[in-house]
Amino acid sequence: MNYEQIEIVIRQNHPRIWQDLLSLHYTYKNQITAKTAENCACHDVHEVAEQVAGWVISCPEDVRDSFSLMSMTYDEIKERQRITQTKLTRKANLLRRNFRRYLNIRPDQDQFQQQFNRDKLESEKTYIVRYDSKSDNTGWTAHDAKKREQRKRYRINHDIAEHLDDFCLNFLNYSGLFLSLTLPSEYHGCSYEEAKEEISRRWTNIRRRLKYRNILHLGMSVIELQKDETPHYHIQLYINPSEREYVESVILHEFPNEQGRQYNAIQSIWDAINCIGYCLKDSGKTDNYVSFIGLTKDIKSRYDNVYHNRKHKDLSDWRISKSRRMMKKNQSDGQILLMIRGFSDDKLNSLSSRHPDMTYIRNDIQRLQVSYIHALHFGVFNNVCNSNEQIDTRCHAIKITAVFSRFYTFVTTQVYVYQEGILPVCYFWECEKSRGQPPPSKKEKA
DNA sequence: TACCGGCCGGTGAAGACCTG
DNA sequence: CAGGTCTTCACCGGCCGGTA
Repeated sequence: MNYEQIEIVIRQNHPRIWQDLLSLHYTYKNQITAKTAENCACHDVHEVAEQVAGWVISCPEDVRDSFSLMSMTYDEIKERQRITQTKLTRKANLLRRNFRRYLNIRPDQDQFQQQFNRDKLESEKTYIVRYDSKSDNTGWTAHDAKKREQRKRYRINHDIAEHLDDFCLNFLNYSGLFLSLTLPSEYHGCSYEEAKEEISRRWTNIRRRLKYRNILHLGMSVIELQKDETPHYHIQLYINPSEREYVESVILHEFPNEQGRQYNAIQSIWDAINCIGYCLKDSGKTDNYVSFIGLTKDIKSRYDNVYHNRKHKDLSDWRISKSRRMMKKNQSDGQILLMIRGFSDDKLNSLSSRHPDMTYIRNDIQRLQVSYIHALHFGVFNNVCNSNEQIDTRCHAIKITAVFSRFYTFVTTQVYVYQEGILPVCYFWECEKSRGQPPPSKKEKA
């Protein structure tokens, strides 16, 4: 059944609604009709018309008022934007999303939206920012630029997530949880904003309660849309194993609907790389938000700036160049996060400064790692293993080798990359890179 | 008093659009 | 092969009031 069949009835019985519906695109009108006929399982024209009218009345005001905006094609909307100097694309997309949610149709069934997206893509692909030198029709397009930006963002997220994983497992000895949090089914028919607000409120409450108890938790959270465009969370959370029970109880308290499928909702992380990849697979789409838990708010730009050797607020040039060299090795290394002061918890950040706060440091291995950071950063081993001896000495002093012989062989090769003057006596090491000015290049003159 | 949680303002991130 | 501007969104921390 399609709209034309019932239009006459609606026009006669509900002229007001008929007028409202005038501006709605015909594919939508047909979809409303088809959906309604299917739901009430009848083929009587009058009956269906009444149902459709009822549905329109039950629609929230803002959706009903925006039928015309929803129904504009991409070209029309561009024209409108040009005239009114406002940005409407996103607004229209959001309206259509809510409309789909009320009507309970999937985005891939929404032909109008699909066409809109295709038009937009086409427009981006044909806008050439810079032409090829050889040909007139090809070049660097707006679409290429957008893709590139997305790849860059993906890379940053992925790198930070790997470093964070390394830090939590190997430095803090925390264990990883993988959470998938969904809303109960009654939220699948409300507006997108409502669902979003609800799920984010619950998650905020969880974090606040953990914070209130001073439970350090780090990780990455990703908001994704389900098939029916209800948001849900994928979260990698790293916590102290001894607090796991409490954390789980808090989570289940906020998301009681996950009680039944508890073993799906909360899993241990075995393969972090896979897990990160899974979380980030859709990160290019709109309304996918990736954020890091327990890291500074500006961690993304911080990381990017350091990676490209640019200044960033409180980071000294020294720190930046050191961290950058660590990043260039392309392996997950949680100490990078310490070096760029990337944690929102100052106690962790202070580990890379001269007077570290040892709150989270429990064993000698961790103290050793802090020493190692100091060796990289200041060229000094602080003897944090045995504070009675109070030896802060430059690395190249020979007595260090004696005092720290327990682990010295372990770090020597690493230290040498940045530090001169280590005596090779008795210890195995090799020179990976020599410091020095590169020879002047000749081609500069030409 | 211990513990929550709603509200709000500031701020960084992301989206949208434009331009040779 | 970018880069600028403007707008909107999400999030965090702090304030504060409610409740056992």
